[in-house]
Amino acid sequence: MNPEFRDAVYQIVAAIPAGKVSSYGAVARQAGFPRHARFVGRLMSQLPQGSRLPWHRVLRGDGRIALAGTPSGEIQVQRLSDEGVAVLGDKVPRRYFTDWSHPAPPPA
DNA sequence: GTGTTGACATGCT
DNA sequence: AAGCATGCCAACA
Repeated sequence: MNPEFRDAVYQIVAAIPAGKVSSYGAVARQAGFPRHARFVGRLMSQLPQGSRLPWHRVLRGDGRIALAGTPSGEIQVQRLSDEGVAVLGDKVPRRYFTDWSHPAPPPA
């Protein structure tokens, strides 16, 4: 896998704040590889168990948990819940997505 | 070199 | 809103 791509993805995923989520496609876009959503997933699948990367904050574009129903998916749901993210069934509401087009959100 | 395989996305019905 | 079809592109066999 292209190391440039890999490192960029790690950076971006690491930058997702707790309590928020992003999508594979969005991460790929931010990394500069717009058509590589699947490879973001591949990288996540290759992450070592002890990795501190918040891979659980990365969902499908429609807000569904990628590996819903599998052990990893359950862990992901649990960790998201711990961070205050509402997981309804196997989906997360769009309002939890990090808005990258809104870099400087004005304070309320 | 060819065909299959995905932690995905988008458009159409 | 939910399902189905197509596109994507590096890794593998």
